[in-house]
Amino acid sequence: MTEKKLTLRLDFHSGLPIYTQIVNQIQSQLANGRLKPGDQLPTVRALAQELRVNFNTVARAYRILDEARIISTQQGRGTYITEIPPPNISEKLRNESLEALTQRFINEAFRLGFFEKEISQMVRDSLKVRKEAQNKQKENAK
Amino acid sequence: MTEKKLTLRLDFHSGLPIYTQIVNQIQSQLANGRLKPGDQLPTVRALAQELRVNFNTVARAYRILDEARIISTQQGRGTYITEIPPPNISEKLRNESLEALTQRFINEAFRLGFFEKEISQMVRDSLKVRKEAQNKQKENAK
DNA sequence: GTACAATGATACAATTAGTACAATCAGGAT
DNA sequence: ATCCTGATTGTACTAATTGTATCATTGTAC
Repeated sequence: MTEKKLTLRLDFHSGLPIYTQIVNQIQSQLANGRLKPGDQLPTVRALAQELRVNFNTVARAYRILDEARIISTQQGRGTYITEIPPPNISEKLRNESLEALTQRFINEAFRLGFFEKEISQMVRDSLKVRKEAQNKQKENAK
Repeated sequence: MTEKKLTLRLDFHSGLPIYTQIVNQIQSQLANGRLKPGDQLPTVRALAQELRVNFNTVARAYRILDEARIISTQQGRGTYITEIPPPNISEKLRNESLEALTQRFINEAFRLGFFEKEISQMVRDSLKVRKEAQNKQKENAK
């Protein structure tokens, strides 16, 4: 029915545990609207098969999300996105989510052979460019 | 999966430490294409058994290669050749690749509702933590 | 014989997989 | 309706497989 395909892409060499990758990707799909409150997630077994992973690994990811009240897992029924979720996600969780995202980015950059200086410089530049673009938008809006 | 046989030939009388020989041979197999980025190496125990050597000796070799960013060892999962940009890609291309990665990261962070200050602060913190962890590793390695 | 580097032994931690179980629901038989 | 039965769901606990940390032993150079 309301079952989503939920196409996740795992990187088995990234250094991030699989269950963490699943948690992160579901969170971001919720953030960007690909998943909405009330949506049913695939069953632990279905998602596990699709990702070629043991279903307990998926169950672990679901448990973490459940404890964060982002999803609601119900034995014998299935797993659903919580109806009234992230507005009340705590500051701690919010911070952890950014931290995880940043870790992923930095690990990837190092894995690709970049150095600390290059990375921080590029982040500064990119943020600056983005900011300028926004300012320009505002000026035009006048 | 993509596990290679990785036939190494040790010389126990050469005077070169075993772990050094392992390091050298893996490096040269990477250089001549027998090993490619993304390949999974044998587990420390498997390779140790094959070479009739203690697995800590293999682990030591792996640690050296890991610190040199040639391989990536992941507790509970295995050891992989890191995916580095081909050495022949131009500086420009290299830069663009980091830029693209950074853009993705920043876009994602903004989508998740974080602000510029939070993002740059988190990047600084994460880089700092990583640096300190590495320094600690080096000290221990002495 | 002392010092130091190399190797080995042992115990540990993180991640993922295996197995058995419990809750829920759908369908039919009575 | 009520009860069974089987399928499907998530849960709990355990085992297996991985790399890590620490200290002991060995062997060689001085």
